[in-house]
Amino acid sequence: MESRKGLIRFLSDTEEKQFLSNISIDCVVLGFHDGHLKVLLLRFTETDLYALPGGFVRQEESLDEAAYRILAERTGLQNIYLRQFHTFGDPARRNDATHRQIMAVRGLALPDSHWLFERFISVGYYALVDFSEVHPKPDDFSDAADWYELEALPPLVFDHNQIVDKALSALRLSLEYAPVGVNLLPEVFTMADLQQLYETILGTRLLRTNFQRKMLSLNLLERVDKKRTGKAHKAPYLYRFVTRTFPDGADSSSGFLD
Amino acid sequence: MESRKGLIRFLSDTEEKQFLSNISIDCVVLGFHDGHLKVLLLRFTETDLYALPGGFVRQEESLDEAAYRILAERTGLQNIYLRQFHTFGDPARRNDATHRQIMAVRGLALPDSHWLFERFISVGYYALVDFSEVHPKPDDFSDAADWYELEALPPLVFDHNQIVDKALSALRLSLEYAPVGVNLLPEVFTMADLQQLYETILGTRLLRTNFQRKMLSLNLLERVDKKRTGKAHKAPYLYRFVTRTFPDGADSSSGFLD
DNA sequence: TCAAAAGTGTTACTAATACACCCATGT
DNA sequence: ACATGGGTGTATTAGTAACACTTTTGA
Repeated sequence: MESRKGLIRFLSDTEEKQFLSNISIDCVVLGFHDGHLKVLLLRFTETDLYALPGGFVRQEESLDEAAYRILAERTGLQNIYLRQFHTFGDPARRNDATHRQIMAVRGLALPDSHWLFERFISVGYYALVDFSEVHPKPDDFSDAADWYELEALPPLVFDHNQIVDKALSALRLSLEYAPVGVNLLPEVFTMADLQQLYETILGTRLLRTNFQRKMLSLNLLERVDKKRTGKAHKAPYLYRFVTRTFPDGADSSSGFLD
Repeated sequence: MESRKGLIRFLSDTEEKQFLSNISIDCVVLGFHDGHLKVLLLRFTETDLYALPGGFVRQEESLDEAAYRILAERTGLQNIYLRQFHTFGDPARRNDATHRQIMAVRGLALPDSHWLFERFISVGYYALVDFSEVHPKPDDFSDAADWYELEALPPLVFDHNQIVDKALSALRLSLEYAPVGVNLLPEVFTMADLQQLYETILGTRLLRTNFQRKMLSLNLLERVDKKRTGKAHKAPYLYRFVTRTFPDGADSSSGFLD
């Protein structure tokens, strides 16, 4: 979308309806860095309003396709593990003042009847990304796309803080039966990295020695090589997931349980 | 809704919009009887079209409220354990021919532009009910509301068979950390009843003796009294769940994990 | 008193936990 | 050589699985 012109076209409701009414998608993009889970937030241009990257569903695309497109359009991220986790439908979850503020900054005064002020149901997706590989870029609505620590998020617009909470719950649950590390860690990593990730997601401490055995017993990891860290101790092995699962385009119908 | 007149009002789109656009709700109502999981299906009047009880979301109600209202309106069921499990958004999930057939029977020829022929996202809820206590009644769209065995469902309209499959998956998962028996069994039941329920949901056989110990060790069950069955064997104890959990109105924000 | 189903006990095995010990490396 | 963190071994405990045994009931 090329800046202001694109913005206006996006918002027009005189031309043929391009989006489904009353439905939005919000993505909780999670990364892992420095022992912390991070969430990707957009800041709306010239405001102090932070939001999850979200958007609307085109007439011809599925929810999953929409989620991928929205994430790409709004952050530049592509080929990412995305999973639908919950749909948020509180009638009071949005407030118009926020939208007006966002638009006012761009010099756009929308009429009260504009579709943007209707009620929206939002389908929540969470995304897991390799923090080190990803370089989000803000779109025309935003002047910043940055990572924030999950434990210390700023207040977000609408019910986005709740959406993040729910996403984390879903992630914790999935940790029990899916190798989420594949998506949150670089191609190769140390056992300590993996353990730190698990501890962060679960919010508990784990015993180093037993964690190692447990992980290796799952036959998901393959030992690669020794790392020379230049640190004054034994260099750890590097590992890689053997099942390069969830490459992309994971249809939600092949969800958790199938 | 009182028969044809209500039907016409329901379908009118000239008066102020009563429902959110492009959004529907479908409920997979599960009961347990005779060692089988049953699904409640509606048959549309004078057709052989079977469907899950579903409907649309009013402007002012939340998704959860809508699900409860829809279930009550379409089947008479109230005060039921309902849980959102997935949102279905394939653009091809509906087909208009089905809708036209349903309407044609009632002598209603809707214009192509009617909102019923737009694309719909459907939020799936599953409900767990005590089969013995529940007496579903069909509404004005349907001439039958009956139970069908989960393993032998007739072909359903749209993607409703897939919705049922996904509901079952979600139920299986929840069995691991929630006492779903509370909702699917009568107030009191025998250990054999409970075991049969678990075996049916999980699709596996369990060892009677170990199942009993496991269940009792969870401290969820309270022994009530002996049943005099008149059978030629020891009468089983009756049990009751001590935590009468999930009475009703369970907000989805207090979902699985909170 | 016998068959059928409910309930308890016992043992073997497997997995989770906790911690002791050994290994490699750069200062 | 030793401090530091990585990796393995092992004892203890808890949990599962399998099956033998006892109890209650009506025919």
